[in-house]
Amino acid sequence: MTQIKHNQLPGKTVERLSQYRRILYNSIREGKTNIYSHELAKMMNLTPVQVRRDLMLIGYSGSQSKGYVIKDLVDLIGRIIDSKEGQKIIIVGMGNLGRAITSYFVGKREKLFIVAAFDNDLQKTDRIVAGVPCYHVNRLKEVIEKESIRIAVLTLAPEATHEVARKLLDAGIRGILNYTSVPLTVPPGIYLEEYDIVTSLEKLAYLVKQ
Amino acid sequence: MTQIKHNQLPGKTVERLSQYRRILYNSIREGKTNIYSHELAKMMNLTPVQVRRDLMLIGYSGSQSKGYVIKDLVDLIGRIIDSKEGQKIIIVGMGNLGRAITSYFVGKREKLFIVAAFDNDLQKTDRIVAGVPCYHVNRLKEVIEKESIRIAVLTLAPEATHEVARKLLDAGIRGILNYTSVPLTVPPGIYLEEYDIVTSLEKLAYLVKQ
DNA sequence: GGCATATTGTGAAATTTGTATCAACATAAA
DNA sequence: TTTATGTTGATACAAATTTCACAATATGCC
Ligand SMILES: NC(=O)c1ccc[n+]([C@@H]2O[C@H](COP(=O)([O-])OP(=O)(O)OC[C@H]3O[C@@H](n4cnc5c(N)ncnc54)[C@H](O)[C@@H]3O)[C@@H](O)[C@H]2O)c1
Ligand SMILES: NC(=O)c1ccc[n+]([C@@H]2O[C@H](COP(=O)([O-])OP(=O)(O)OC[C@H]3O[C@@H](n4cnc5c(N)ncnc54)[C@H](O)[C@@H]3O)[C@@H](O)[C@H]2O)c1
Repeated sequence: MTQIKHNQLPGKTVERLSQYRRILYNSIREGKTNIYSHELAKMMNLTPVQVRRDLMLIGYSGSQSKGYVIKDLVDLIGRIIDSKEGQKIIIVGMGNLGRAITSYFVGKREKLFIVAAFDNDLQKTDRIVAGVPCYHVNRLKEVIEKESIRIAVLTLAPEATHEVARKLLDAGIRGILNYTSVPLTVPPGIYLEEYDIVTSLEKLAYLVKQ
Repeated sequence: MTQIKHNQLPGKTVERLSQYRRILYNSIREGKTNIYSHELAKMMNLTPVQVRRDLMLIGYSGSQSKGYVIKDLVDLIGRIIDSKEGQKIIIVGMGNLGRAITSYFVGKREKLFIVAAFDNDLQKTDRIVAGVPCYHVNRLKEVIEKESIRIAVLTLAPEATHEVARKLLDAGIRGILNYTSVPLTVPPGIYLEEYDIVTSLEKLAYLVKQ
């Protein structure tokens, strides 16, 4: 009778749920129907306890004999992470990284759609790039509002980052994934994820050095 | 008299040190010589206390009147993160992502060098790609050993991930940055960082949905 | 000088995140 | 039926990380 309460899941748990699902998709493809916490844990470099704890938080129960039913678990994770209608995403900056991400991502998830890209280079605008229509940045607000887009990925030249971020928020974007080397600050209620490969490499270099 | 002990810095602190330095480079470029904890904090979406705590951990002291001396701080972070001789890095998989990362990274840091890339596509091997020599993967061990390389970035097609990872470890790689969608497991003493854009986007989608 | 203000450095508390342990239960074999 | 084995779910515990609170101190202004 445990109530499913996924209102305030820990951030780390949300990330792991996404990764559980990625692995479970593969398991389904291999014909598996059930999985034990220790199997999932091994594939993710975690302890079985942590897996069970995450699943407990989302209110999913397995059986002692068969473990977890993969299909049900995938569905539940979907109900927690995905929104029913799906979420639309835009890419801003269709250079090397923007194109790599777009072509990698397209069709990857049922409920996440990259619906448009933007650039200020006329060579790239008003055509299909990496499978997605690419508009001129001065049409950001127009497209975002018309399509009710709430998530944006920033892969543009660093100089314009702040200005573009401001315009995105103004147009109604609620979540930003920032890959530029310029850190952003966003008001409360807006979600921001940042990632820089240099940080990852410097961390590795520090660890390896020890 | 506080002893500088940067033997076992928290992982999160190491990441932030890298980011502090990135910001401080910009501040230097803008002509700033000193900075207060609250200024640095604002630029990184942190609290001033956290900044001071991190700097305390690396044994750096500022002054109440002028804050921190940017140049000194950058130098100290360098002494902690960088190794004196520098670290060599290889890229395995010179597709869209591999090339984007390589051309972005080359020349970015004084003490980190992407010295080689590898692929199994004969169209890409035995030539310079994105400014770096690209070899056939069957020469991994040879090059890694000859050049004493300890860090590898994985941007190859997912199928070959496990096999390549095994070969990397066999050849002496100590740190892996894995961008493929296949999670890895590594033995103790080997450092692993993984990143997947899908996880970041799904986390954002979850947050935005709330 | 004396006072108001601003900043750093840090012990201690709070929070977040991960781990160990174990009762309860299901299964299969003796 | 009884026992051995293995798994889940949950509570208690531990570790990592962040935040609070405030002493100490430098500066500028009256
Ligand atoms: N986070 C990471 O790990 C990582 C890795 C590589 C690159 N990067 C960053 O990602 C960004 C893009 O890198 P890249 O290698 O693709 O560079 P790139 O030069 O290939 O692409 C930049 C693109 O942005 C476009 N652009 C410039 N100004 C714009 C504006 N005002 N509005 C819209 N588009 C604009 C350019 O026309 C170009 O197409 C850079 O900021 C770079 O620092 C991050
Ligand atoms: N982490 C992320 O955010 C992210 C984003 C995009 C792509 N990816 C992943 O990165 C990888 C590369 O993506 P991409 O878009 O560049 O794909 P891509 O197809 O453009 O590049 C893959 C490259 O790997 C090479 N390759 C294949 N087998 C190899 C082997 N055994 N040894 C060496 N090289 C080999 C191919 O020749 C090709 O050049 C994929 O695994 C993809 O899933 C991750």
